[in-house]
Formats: sequence, C-alpha cells, structure tokens
Amino acid sequence: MPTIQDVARKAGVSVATVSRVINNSPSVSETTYRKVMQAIEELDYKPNLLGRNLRRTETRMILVLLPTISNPFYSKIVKGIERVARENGYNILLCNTDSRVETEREYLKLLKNRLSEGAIFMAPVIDRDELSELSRKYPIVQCCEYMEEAHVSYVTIDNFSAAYKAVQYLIGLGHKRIGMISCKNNYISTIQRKEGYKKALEDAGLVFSEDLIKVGNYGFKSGIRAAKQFLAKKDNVPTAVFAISDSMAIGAIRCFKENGMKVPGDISVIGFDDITYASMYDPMLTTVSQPQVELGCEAMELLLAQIRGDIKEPKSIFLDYELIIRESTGLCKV
Amino acid sequence: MPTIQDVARKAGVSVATVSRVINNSPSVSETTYRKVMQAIEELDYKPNLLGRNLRRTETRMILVLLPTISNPFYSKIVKGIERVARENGYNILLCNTDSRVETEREYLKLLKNRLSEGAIFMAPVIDRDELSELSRKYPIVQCCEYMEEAHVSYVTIDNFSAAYKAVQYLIGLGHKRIGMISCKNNYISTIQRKEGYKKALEDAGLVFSEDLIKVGNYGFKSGIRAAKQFLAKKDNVPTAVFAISDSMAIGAIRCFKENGMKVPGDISVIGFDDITYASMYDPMLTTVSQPQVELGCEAMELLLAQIRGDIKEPKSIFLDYELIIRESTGLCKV
DNA sequence: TTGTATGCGTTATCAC
DNA sequence: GTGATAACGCATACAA
Repeated sequence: MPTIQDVARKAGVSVATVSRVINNSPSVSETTYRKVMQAIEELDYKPNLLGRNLRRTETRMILVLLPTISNPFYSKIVKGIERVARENGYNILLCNTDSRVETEREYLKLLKNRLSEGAIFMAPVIDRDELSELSRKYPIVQCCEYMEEAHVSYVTIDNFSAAYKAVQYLIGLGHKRIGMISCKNNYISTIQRKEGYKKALEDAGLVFSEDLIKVGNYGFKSGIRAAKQFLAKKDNVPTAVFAISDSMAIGAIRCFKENGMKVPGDISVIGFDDITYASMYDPMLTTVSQPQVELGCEAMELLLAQIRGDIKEPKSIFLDYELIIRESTGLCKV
Repeated sequence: MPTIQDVARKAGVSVATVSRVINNSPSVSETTYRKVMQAIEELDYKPNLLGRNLRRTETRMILVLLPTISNPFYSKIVKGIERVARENGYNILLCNTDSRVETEREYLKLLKNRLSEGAIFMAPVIDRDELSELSRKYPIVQCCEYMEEAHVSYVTIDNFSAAYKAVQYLIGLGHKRIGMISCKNNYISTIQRKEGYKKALEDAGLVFSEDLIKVGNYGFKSGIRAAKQFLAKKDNVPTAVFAISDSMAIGAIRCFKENGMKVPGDISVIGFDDITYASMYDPMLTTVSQPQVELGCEAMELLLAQIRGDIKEPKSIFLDYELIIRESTGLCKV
C-alpha cells in the first residue's frame, strides 16, 4: 500500500505538497499539481484515513443504538439518520443492543474512546442519570423516547395528543367501551399514550377502568394474547381497541377474526406507528402515523448541530404525527 | 481529554508501562500495575482508538452494503452479521446504497482508504468485473446474491431447488396451471428461481408459457399489479401462484381477495423469504424460508476468515432453506 | 520489570 | 509556491 511518502518521492516533491494536492489547497502550481496527480494515479494511492483522522482528531462516525434493527419502525428511522449523515460526510455505526445494558455500554465505549463523535439513542437501557452525564460530555440525541428532567436533546412526537386523537376518533364513531393494548415498561411514550387514552375517555364522559388495558410487548403474538384476554370477559368485550403498536394491533385483529368477529364490523382496531405492513394487512390498519424517516433526519440534524458546537444546551423537537384512517375502524353498531 | 502521557506522568512511569497495563501485558509488577490503574481511574483515561488503530493498522470495522435497511429480509441478515461481528470485536458500518452505483462507490472508499477491513454485499450494483477486482485486494463476501465466474466468496441458498420444491408442492396439491410472480432483474436468485419453476412444471409434464410469469419489484403493490394481470385473462387464471418475495405474495393475495376469491380456496399463493410478516398475514403465508440470521452469521464468519488470512481463495457456502406450509396454499379444486 | 526511542500516515506550522 | 519538521496518541523493538 503506497503512502503519501511514496507519492512524494515519485513526484519529486515533499509530502507537504502532496497533502496540499490531496486537500485541494489553492496554493499549488499547475505543473506540480499535475506531477503529483500523475504519481497518485500511477501508484493508485489512497490516503489512509487512520492517519488523517488521528491528525485531525475527527472520525466522521456516529453511533446509532437501538434494541434491534429487525424492527421496521426503527429501520426506517435509521434510514433517515443515514440519509442526513451521508449528506454531511458522516457514517453510521450500527449498534443492536437487544435492550441489554452490557451491550449498550460496550458500544458506548466507541464514543468514549473517540471512535465516534456522537450517538443517537432509540430506546436506551441505561438510566437517566447515566445518560445525562454522558450527554454532558458527548453529543447525544434521543429519538422517539426521551426522559423527563434529563440533560439530553431529543426529537419525538406528542404521544399524549396522538393517543388522545386516536381514541377520540373511536369515540366519534360511537364507541363507548374502548380497550387499550399497552406495554409493561416505563417508556415515556407508553406513559403518555396511556394518559392520552384516559383523558379522551374522561373528556367524553366514558368510564375508565384498569381492566380495559391489556399489556403486550409490541409484538404480533402479544397482540393475540391481549385480544384473547378481552374476549375472555364474554359480556363485556370492547367494541374498539387502541393498540400502541401496529404489530399488536394486527395480532389483535387476527385473534378477533379467528373468533368469528368482523373487523371493523364487530370491533374496531387502531394501531400506532404506521409501519409498512400496516397498509398491507387485511384489513388495512387505521393507525397513528409517526414520521419515521423524518424523525431520523431531525435527530441527525440535531446531533450535527451539537457536534459542530452550534448548540450548547439540550433541545427538544416535536414532529407532527397523523391519524391515518384505513379499514380497521368503523361505526359502533351496538 | 487525558492521553497516555498524562497517565504516565501522574503514575510516575513511562508511557510504555502504561501501554503495557492497558493491554494486560504480563510483564508488569503488581505495584506499578496498581499505580498505573489508579492514575487511569483518577484521570478517567480512555485510550484513544484513533492512535491505537493507526499504530496497529487495524480498525475492526466492516462495511455492510445493502439496497435499503428498511427491508425486513435484509435487516434480519444484518442482525446475524452484527452478532458474529460483535462476538469478534468488529463493528458494522451500515451502508444503504439505494441500489445507486455512485452511493455504493462512495461507501467503498471506506474500504479502499482502510477505514474498514472488509465488506459484505447483499445485492451489489457494481458489475462482476469491478467486484472481482475489489475482491482480489480486499476481504469481500456476498450474501444471498452472487455472480457466476466472479472471484468472490458468497453464502446463499440453492434458489433453483428451493423454487423447484415450492412449485412441486403446488403440483402435488393438484394444481396444473401455476403462475409465477418474478422480478425484472438479473440477480442470480431471480434467474435460478425461474429455472426451478420451469423445471418443476416440465418434470410434471405441465406446459410452461411465458405469460404465466408476471413481474414486480419485490414490493406489495407490485404483487397487486401482477395479480391483476393474472385476473385479466378471465378464462385462464392460474389456480396457484408462486411469488419470489413474501411482499408480492401478500399483495397478490390481497388482490385476489378483493376480487372475491378465497385463498387458498380458489387460488393458492406461495411466497419466498419468510419475513416476519409472512406469518402475521391472513392467511398466514406458505413460503420458502431463508435462514436470514444464519446467512448473516455465515457471511460474517467467512469474512473474518478472509480478514485473518485463513482463506486465500474464494469460497461458497450453501445453507438450507425450508418450505414452510401455512395457510395460503391448499388442494386444487378444479 | 521498566524506559527510550521510533514509527504508524497524515496534516499543519513555520520558514524560505 | 514549496519544503522541513513537529505533532496527533499509541504500541513495540530494543536496551538496560
């Protein structure tokens, strides 16, 4: 592998001059430029980024930490992150944490050891204090989830009002007994969606009871299980269900259909996220659409601003969501 | 940011000794070890990987190039790659090429400029010669797709026999008019699946005709369009369809159902890949399952072997696929 | 067991 | 406009 030295020797100039040519410095004469370029060509020289990065103390890499890339919601966000990263000469180090704190910490070493210039978290496993401390030292952005009172930038949607709007829509269709499929965790999104759900019921004068809420783990099968629980109380089955993930909504629909119910004829179901498969299901899913790609783009923009030093204090950004009405919801018939 | 120098000064030793401690060299006395460790603690020193990497001329990074991460088939493969990479201290640089050759070349600079030690390609855009040449200089592995006569390692499945088996299964169910939804590209998988399909028909004494094949682009909507084309020839609609992607299969089913047909009652549909959503659809999809995670794992293992120099010549690995029979296929009723 | 000195490949400062 | 040289942070061959 030829180095800058080899090029210099071959072109009969100093390494400094070669470096100038590589970096398009204006103060290089036309003739030496050509000499150097020719040497570069002939040797098929490529600057070693390790040397350059060390010298410049920059890596142009960022960490993207998420539970798992094989979740279409996250992978679409990553797409947005990558787009903006690329436009700005940055590359992405993909970090599947499987929601394990040791794995997360392992990856964070890449930040502390200066191999990456910043990090974007989807759903961190480390706690608020640890994250806040990290954020004081390094450029950090949270995407979708965030922590209150934490010293960390984030970009997300208003989960409270999104849930409120979804449930309000169901209420507008005449539904009076509306179940929710939530998850057992302390994510801010989970908490706020539950609050939005409750508030919508309350504002409509509908009674809320804890057993209107079943919990899953965002996945298809857990949606089926939750739906089964609803069906268990024969005389008191909801006429509509609000699930906090599309996969759980699809699972619930599957279960209802298997039990001879029509969706939305007998029961309406609404999901959350608007993953690609939401509009492929039968019935196509009514859902709260999160601007996944845009969330990623904004997160990366925010991170860049921090890396560049344009932003000193944490900043929060809320993007618009959208209630997308498809086929899985309809008028209440009872 | 403290450097190894600072630690050395604080501990009253030389940088060499600090380096030894960091790298767990056995030849360091118990007492100096403690002194150094304490200095490291107090300064919160973290070795700068840029310096280390330059010195060691290693980066422990690999490129993963794919059309788009927001395709569940690829993202699951990436999961496998990442698992093995992590186990071996390697990190993944994610490269969405959007199937654009300029983007691909841009990312490949990271290989040529020695920021990454190897690359795994899912569906390369560059041509065979360019890839072969690259593979002569750098560790390269192709995953799923590959090119005949190319000087490149790959891991894949036997697409010919997989397609053959799928179609043979449909034939076994009594189907005599079997359509195919393929794609318009020159991927080896596409070519071989078509060959497998034709051979199965032929071996069963069924007639093949080019208009039994409709083309899409792997996506849901294109599956719908293909199905529409089948329905267009009123008196000659197939009783079964073999699609080379699950999303197209799902699209086709959607279209058939919308046209009042029952699946599998009136028409059977079989997909390919076995993405997560295949088993979430209604009906659950019968499909050829590719071992996605394992494909990724094997690809990474192969790449590691090349990086380490254990393998000199390109090697090819074929993994087992599996025909998974679910709900979208049934006996032919005509 | 420890220290000295050198080099990894590049960029940047300073002379000329 | 160009060259000599130091420096980025670390690991290691060689001496001691």
